[in-house]
Amino acid sequence: MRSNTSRLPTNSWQSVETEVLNRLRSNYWMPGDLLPTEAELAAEFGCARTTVNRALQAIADDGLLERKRKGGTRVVVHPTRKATFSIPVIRQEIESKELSYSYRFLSQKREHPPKTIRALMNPAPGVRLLHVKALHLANEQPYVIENRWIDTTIVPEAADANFRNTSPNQWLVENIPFNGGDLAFSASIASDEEMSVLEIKESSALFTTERRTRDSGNSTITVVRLVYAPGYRMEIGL
Amino acid sequence: MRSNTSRLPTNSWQSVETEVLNRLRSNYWMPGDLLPTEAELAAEFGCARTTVNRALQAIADDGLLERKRKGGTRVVVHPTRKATFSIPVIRQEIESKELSYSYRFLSQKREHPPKTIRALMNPAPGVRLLHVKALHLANEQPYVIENRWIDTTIVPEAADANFRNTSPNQWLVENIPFNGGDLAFSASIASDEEMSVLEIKESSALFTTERRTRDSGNSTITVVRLVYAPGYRMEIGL
DNA sequence: GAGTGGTCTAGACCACCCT
DNA sequence: GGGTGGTCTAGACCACTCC
Repeated sequence: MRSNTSRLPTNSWQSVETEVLNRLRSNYWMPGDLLPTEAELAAEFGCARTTVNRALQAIADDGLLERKRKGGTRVVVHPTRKATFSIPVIRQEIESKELSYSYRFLSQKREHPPKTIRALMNPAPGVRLLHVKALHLANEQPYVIENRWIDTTIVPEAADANFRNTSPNQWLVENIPFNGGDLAFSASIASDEEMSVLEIKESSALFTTERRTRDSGNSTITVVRLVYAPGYRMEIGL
Repeated sequence: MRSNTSRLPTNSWQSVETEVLNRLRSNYWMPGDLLPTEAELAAEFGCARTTVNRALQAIADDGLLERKRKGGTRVVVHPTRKATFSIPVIRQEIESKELSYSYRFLSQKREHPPKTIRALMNPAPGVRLLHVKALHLANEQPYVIENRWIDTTIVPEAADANFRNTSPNQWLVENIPFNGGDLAFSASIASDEEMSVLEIKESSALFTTERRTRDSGNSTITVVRLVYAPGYRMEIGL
């Protein structure tokens, strides 16, 4: 019995994938080139067409190949790298850094939204939205301010929620089914209120995210602005 | 001949996916629950197990299901939303906003890297790295500063490249095969040099990205810091 | 019109991992 | 040990799109 330290199952979809990737890396197929058909590749690799299909689809999902029904498979010219990262649930993010998590409720009101929020959420005219401010802390140090608007005509349950002990972030994750939305990152100078809440003395650059969450009917459920304490870095693996 | 406006192919991969998603949304299967086996679902939906497999894998890739070889398929408790976005090639990013792109070369030197860069790139001791600074403009307005270090022991071709007319960003995209790395976002106060290059008068908060690119052997090819003009927002669809 | 990828099927074997 | 997902196969039909 011989020990196979690095036996490659010649016909797994992953092996096809890596072989194709190698050929792309080595410019065996140049950007813009047309690859052989799935059938041809299957013959060459000695596997079923389905297997080749799976491999090529994976690579295409990564944005390196472009496939069309009759046009065949083509090497993308400017391979725009795609990064996929998970939107952190704040508590988990803090605890994953081995820091202790705590939460401080700041305020909760029903308000007529300012113009900027109306533009983002497009609520029914005249309605008041739930406006919650809270602070998340790591090791008792201010970590991020959560500034959230919720449309209670769309999520009536939220009207009865009490955010003194549970953060809106947590509550929504647990109570609202997944859905679409969008996300934006930016940098802003700390306002006076932010400086006070985050306990910083000098004017600082703060990393800021704005996230809008929609329900399945494309109505905006909630908009949240997260303003992080100075020095925060959002890190993403590729 | 009848016109089928909305015929659903009862046994398509996608139809299984949406049905499962519906059941998740409606809490038919609760978080933590175990789903029926693929075989059972296949029987229920009247399709092959392969089809169910494909659907469940897609959902699991989205982070809503967890699958284990013997443990079955389970509904994830805290579905961490995954966002995938493409890392912009600067020129394309600007032109996609219907702005005119232009490029201004700032400097190009071989330098001993400072400690911060050494920590990120871990180059061979004592070597000098290629250090390039450049500015990308949109409609003749400063848009982003590119501040890049390249290890020419790993990418010898870069040593001969001339970045007066071609940005390093562009050059690398076209000449270096894709690979891994990491990415970080942060906010920083504009330095004097940045204020001058970006033509801003008052101290501002600047959105900053740092990206490290590795080759297949896990050596760091290049580190780039992009400092965007005030007001920049990086937007991501979910 | 015809070639290519997209997908479904039925069956099979395997790898993993819980009990 | 045995059940579950992971994957491969061979064949088939379909849908899209280029020519």
